[in-house]
Amino acid sequence: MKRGRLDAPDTATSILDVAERLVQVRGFNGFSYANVAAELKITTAALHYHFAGKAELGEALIARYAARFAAALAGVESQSSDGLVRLHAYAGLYLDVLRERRMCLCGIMAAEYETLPDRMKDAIVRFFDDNETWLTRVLDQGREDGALRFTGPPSQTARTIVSCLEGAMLVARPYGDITRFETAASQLLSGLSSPSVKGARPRSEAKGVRRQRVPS
Amino acid sequence: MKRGRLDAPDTATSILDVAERLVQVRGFNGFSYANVAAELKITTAALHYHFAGKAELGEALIARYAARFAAALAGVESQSSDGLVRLHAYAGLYLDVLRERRMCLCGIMAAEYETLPDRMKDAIVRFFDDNETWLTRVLDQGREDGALRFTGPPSQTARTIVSCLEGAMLVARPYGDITRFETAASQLLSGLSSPSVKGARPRSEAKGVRRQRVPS
DNA sequence: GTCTATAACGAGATAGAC
DNA sequence: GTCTATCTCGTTATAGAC
Repeated sequence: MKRGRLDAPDTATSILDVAERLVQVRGFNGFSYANVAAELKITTAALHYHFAGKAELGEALIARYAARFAAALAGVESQSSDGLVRLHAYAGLYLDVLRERRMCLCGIMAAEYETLPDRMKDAIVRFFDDNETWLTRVLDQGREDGALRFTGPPSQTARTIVSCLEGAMLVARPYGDITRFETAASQLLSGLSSPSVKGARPRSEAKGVRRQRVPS
Repeated sequence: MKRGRLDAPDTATSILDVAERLVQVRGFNGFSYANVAAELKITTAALHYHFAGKAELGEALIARYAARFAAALAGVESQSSDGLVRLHAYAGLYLDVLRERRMCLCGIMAAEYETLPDRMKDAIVRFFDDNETWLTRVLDQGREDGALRFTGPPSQTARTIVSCLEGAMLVARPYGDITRFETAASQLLSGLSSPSVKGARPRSEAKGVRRQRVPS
């Protein structure tokens, strides 16, 4: 996104890259313009040229993250029509983030929600809404297909999936142990697998889940 | 705790009360000594008398929160020997926190983990460890009793429960909607109920769960 | 676009009087 | 125990030169 020839990233993109990582690791209230500027070896004044204030930078971060996530969801959908495979691929998106020792950008901001500017608040809720909308569709179709089994409205299960995956990331990070996330995700999704509910694989990767990489 | 006659709270306790709420709503990096002092109408210098620095205050907050939680767990265990009832009561502890529009103290600090002093980091991991230890015992016994059904090691399911409940709180708060938490918790626990796995109640409160109140 | 310089503020902390 | 006064530092932000 926004590259000159030879793939040299422009300044605005570099700023977003650095700020994104800082937020995902330290939180929105845990980083400063000075941190970003130091890493890029520019001044904070230059930062203000590209992003008027921290609020604007935050909005841009969420917008880019949400767009990238949406693209990844489309990719997941295009790679398999099997509901369970899609759900595992969805969990894989979270896992890819966790592998870089990061929290979901919107998950960590959800923790700081009360301290955020209004426009960032709105954008975060929209992110979760979009995820749940996508999941709802996948769940609904998966149950129609007979690939998934669950009771109640798909939107409700969608919310549960988002909540559990965000929580699994949140708790896994202090332990520095991604297997914590993996087992929680497997256990969660195994409860949705179709044919056998009782014999559903509680651990192990299950199936041949082609994980989808979030485009950087 | 730590009261004079007539139940007048001493200063240290009042500080902890105010700081606790501020952290649970705004995060550890989202509040300041000035915020606490203003609310108590004392100066920050007085705060420093009781708690040398923000790190020490943070440690005290976690210690008190963890102790209170441990007491609540003992209470849950004493009120029912049924595994499923105990698990619902456990989820009820989280719900009580969420009702006050707060996040779990250690959950919100988990999000800010990388920015915290080492001793706070350790205390947070210990909190999760203690919760998982307790849950592991309840799960193990519940399965022995035939009250619970799940596959794999109880410790793994314990981790999943903690993760999902923390995540359900995290996501429910931006929506200001506790039913989001309730449905996620119900769905999670219904998958552990013993006799019918397929007909397990997906919504509704299920059973007569006497919720356990965390002593203030 | 990026810099220097600086303003304006808030946060965490300490000394010493009362 | 609590205060006033003060200090130092970091953070966000702006003006204006290059």
